[in-house]
Amino acid sequence: MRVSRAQAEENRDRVITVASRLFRERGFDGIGLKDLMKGAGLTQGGFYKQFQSKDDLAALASRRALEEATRRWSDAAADSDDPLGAVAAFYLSRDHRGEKAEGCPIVALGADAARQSAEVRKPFEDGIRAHCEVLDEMMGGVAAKDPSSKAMAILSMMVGAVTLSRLIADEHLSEGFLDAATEEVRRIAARDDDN
Amino acid sequence: MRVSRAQAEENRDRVITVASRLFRERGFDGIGLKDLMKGAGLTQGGFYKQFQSKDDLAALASRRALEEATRRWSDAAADSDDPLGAVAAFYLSRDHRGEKAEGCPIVALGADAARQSAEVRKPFEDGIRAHCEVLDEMMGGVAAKDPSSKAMAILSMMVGAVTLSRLIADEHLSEGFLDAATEEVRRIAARDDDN
DNA sequence: ATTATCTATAGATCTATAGATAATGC
DNA sequence: ATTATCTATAGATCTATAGATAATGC
Repeated sequence: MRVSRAQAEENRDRVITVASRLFRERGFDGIGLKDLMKGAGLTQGGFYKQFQSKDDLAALASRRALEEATRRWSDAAADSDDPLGAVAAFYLSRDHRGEKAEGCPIVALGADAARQSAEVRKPFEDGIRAHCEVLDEMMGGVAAKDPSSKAMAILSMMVGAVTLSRLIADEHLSEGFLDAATEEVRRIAARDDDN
Repeated sequence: MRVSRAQAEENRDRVITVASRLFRERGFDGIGLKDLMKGAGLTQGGFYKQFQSKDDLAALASRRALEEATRRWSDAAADSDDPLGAVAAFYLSRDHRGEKAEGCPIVALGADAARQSAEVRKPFEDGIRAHCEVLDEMMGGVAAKDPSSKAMAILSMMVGAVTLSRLIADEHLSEGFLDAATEEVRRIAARDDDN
């Protein structure tokens, strides 16, 4: 029954990764420890040897999801002549709208996370800052302590548009929100002013 | 124990109102039938004589919350020379950020609602359309079947900004999102073009 | 007689803990 | 000897139902 330390570490890591997907899919309250552990091929009993509490796992899984999401933005930007266009294209796509489990955790868990402990909210705050930094680098700003007003507006619109598009069954309207945001994001970024 | 029909109807109505507040505050999965009924001064046992299921109540409470939210927008717009400015001012305020239970249900329950049944999502879809209609009337558009691209972008940004501001503990950054959205909403509405 | 609400409960699930088991690591 | 994971369980909670109670409405 016992496994090697390396294997144990790998198991713990897999639980966090699985949790980051399952929480996004079903919400923090929508999945129990039994199913989270089962998703990683383990049983419920071992949980508390690896994690302090469900809240502890929620914080670790949130951090992982947000770091991965930030990396996706950086990667999309790095491979393109039009970095912001590339990020907007995948973020505001029908694929991303349909992909809760591996999509943006801010959209999948935003309302939920606002009700969680400070330990769970912190990774979201850090992730939001990191997303803004990627946006500001794209827009060629100088490194600043706080995100630019443009970056905050763009992130707000993108998060809002995907949130709304996921609530709407009418395909035409749902896509309308994604398209409207794509267009406005482009305009905001292109605008030549000082904020 | 039995009450008059008028009283029974009033009780049912109060359960829906209380639920619309408590679901926004704690999420659909964050509060049970016992506490929902207790919030209306009743006990759990009577629940199924008034509602088909918890999902049924969630749909009714969502509809009520979204209708009330739409009415708040209309009212704010009606009393002002600058209707959009008035709506943005209260929606993107610190008060609204702090007021989950009586604030916008799209922000409070957006991520949760996307996981619920079609019966619960429908009131959200209808409410989103209604919010856009209010925006389009403000911006002096002609009545159209679908919302304008501008209205969809503005609603997306407003919903996104409050969602993000609620996740952020740093007061300066949190307010930055509200202020950035206020400014961009004004710009989008003022822009003189054909969409 | 009907019925709105109550108390009580079934059966499932949830988080967390206790102690057994069997493999690792010294 | 230590320990990662297992089975088993405690105690709380969840949704939903059954049947009792007491007031309304005919």
